[in-house]
Amino acid sequence: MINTQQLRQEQTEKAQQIILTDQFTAPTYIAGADVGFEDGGAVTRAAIVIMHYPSFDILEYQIARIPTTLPYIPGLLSFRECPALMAAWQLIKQKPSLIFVDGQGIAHPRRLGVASHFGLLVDTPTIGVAKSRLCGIDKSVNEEMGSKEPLMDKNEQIGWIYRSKKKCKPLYISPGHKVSMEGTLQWVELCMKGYRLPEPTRWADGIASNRRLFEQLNKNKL
DNA sequence: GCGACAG
DNA sequence: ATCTTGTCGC
Repeated sequence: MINTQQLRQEQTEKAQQIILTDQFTAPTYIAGADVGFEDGGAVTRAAIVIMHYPSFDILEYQIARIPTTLPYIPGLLSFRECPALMAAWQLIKQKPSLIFVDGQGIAHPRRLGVASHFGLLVDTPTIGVAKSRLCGIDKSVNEEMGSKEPLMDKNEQIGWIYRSKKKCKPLYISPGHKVSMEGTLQWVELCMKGYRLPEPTRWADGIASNRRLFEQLNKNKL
């Protein structure tokens, strides 16, 4: 039996520890982290990719597989994915100075999305890059690439709605841990290379999805 | 009470 | 998230 009440309470308390200031200098190594599932959801697979900035050369990537412990419950995603992310993190040899996590940062009902939660666990700056909205007012964004609107919730900014590419659904980015609201937008912009997703997230996404396409692309890039 | 709801 | 080929649109 899952005590969701208790988990929500735990998030509320941990959220108090999230730092929203840039506690790092220009990163040399940036990581992308994402999670996928196998066996109909029975196995959770986490992938972390380490890239050099600004060349975006892939230095290392690790994949961890562990049994899935919780079902997907909106708002409690971090409890489902962090165990696998931690497993992948322990396999990584080159620790990054900034991590792009697939999912929300503080743009969360209790201000502790998976990006914030994971950043807190590994004590590393993180940015949440989500492909859809969890909470906050879904304002429409200008069609032009690079356009953005503050993502507001309860009268405060919790992130940005960012048009990373024309004719594509906008991204919902938010500070995870130790990154400011401005730094969040800045780093995402610096990591864009013409695709909807910033490089770290794009590669972590491809590897976590286990696409042979990416496995092939890896050969060319490594 | 009703609708919304990261991956 | 995942099951999955071709296909319509820019």
